[in-house]
Amino acid sequence: MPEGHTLRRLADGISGRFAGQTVAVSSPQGRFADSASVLDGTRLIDAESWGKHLFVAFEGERWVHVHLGLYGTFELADGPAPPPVGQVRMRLESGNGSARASYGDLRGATACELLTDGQRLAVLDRLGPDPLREDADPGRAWARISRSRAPIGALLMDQQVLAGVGNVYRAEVLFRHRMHPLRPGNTLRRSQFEAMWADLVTLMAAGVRSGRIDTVRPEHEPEAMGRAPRQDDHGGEVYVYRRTDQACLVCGSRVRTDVLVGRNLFWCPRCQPRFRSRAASPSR
DNA sequence: TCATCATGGCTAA
DNA sequence: TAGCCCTGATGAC
Repeated sequence: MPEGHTLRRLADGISGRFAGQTVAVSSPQGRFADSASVLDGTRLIDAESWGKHLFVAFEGERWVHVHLGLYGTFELADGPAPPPVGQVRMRLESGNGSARASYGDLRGATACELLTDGQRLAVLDRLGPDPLREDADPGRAWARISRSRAPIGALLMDQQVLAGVGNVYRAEVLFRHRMHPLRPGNTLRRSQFEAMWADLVTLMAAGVRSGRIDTVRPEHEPEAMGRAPRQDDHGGEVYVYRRTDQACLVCGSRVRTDVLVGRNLFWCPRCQPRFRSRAASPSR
């Protein structure tokens, strides 16, 4: 269930279990079999994430590039690997069945492919800055946003503009900054973008630590408001994401939803008022 | 038990 | 814009 924080956790989990070790690589499902046989028995160097992309480095300048897509999973666990269940595209195993063994099973991924250094760089070339990376340059994202008439709600999801933000962080960061999702990128002030970027850095880093997406401020947490905690598949406390028709935690208005470039969008009509440019007619 | 939907994104058309 | 990847949670029967 992947936004950028999920991929960072995976990269850290893979590095922690396998970095520096000789690993068994297989493809019980078969679709990665040829590449797996090339990597099998070689040394895994480490793993890193950039946005929603995961790169696992092996000796010999080989990279496994993984993109989980909408419903891919990469399950990491300690102990000897059990018989594979379901369609396991790629399995990593270390420790050869010993007490210190670990394994990882990849299922349902959009991408699982073996890349050279150059091919990896070509993937990175298409990605904007990732708020979770210390080497990120938010100025690159601002250059795109400030020149675009596309809605900020679409730009935040565009991985070429900003890498790692998905539908949840998109909805939540717009709410926290009281910004309507359809506001054109080129009407934002730089200070507004910089505040949202800084917020994403903080929120996503918290997501890496906790493994879930929590975006509500302390005064809006369930205990503070005397309300039931959220119970669904990702479990985090949020303001608007998938809260259609429920009361806004801040103003009580009904949360609205719509579809923008094929994805569900959520916002509070009162907390995130429609942007009116100075050129707009006062009659509408 | 079955149908639907989802925190993505590529590709063909 | 639709299909696809082919998982897994959820809710309707």
